[in-house]
Amino acid sequence: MPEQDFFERVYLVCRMIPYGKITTYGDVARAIGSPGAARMVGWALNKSTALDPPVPAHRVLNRMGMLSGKKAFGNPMLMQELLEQEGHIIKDDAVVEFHNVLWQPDNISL
DNA sequence: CACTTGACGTCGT
DNA sequence: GACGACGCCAAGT
Repeated sequence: MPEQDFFERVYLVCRMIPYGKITTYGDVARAIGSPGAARMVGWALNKSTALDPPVPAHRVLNRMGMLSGKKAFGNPMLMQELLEQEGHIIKDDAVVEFHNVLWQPDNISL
């Protein structure tokens, strides 16, 4: 589906993230065919909080595994709570061994 | 209508 | 290897 909006693609990829796994903005941006547009991924996810069905934005972190957008969840602690709820360990606003649970988008039909 | 900012990442110094 | 600058695209001011 090449003619999907940038935001739509972001939402699509994010909804592909399996339970208990996380991905990065850069990987998502690269997966949708716009490498380097990681900022837009975050912008799209910010707007996605009020979407239906909701997008698991808490599973998307930056390259260093930090909870960069926790502020956008209304309650900054909500993102951490959600991640912990999925079995992740959060320390200093970052997922411990996040690289271990990192999930990268497979062949996405662009 | 032009400039700044924003859930980031990569390249150059 | 730390720090700075640019790029990405959209939205807010």
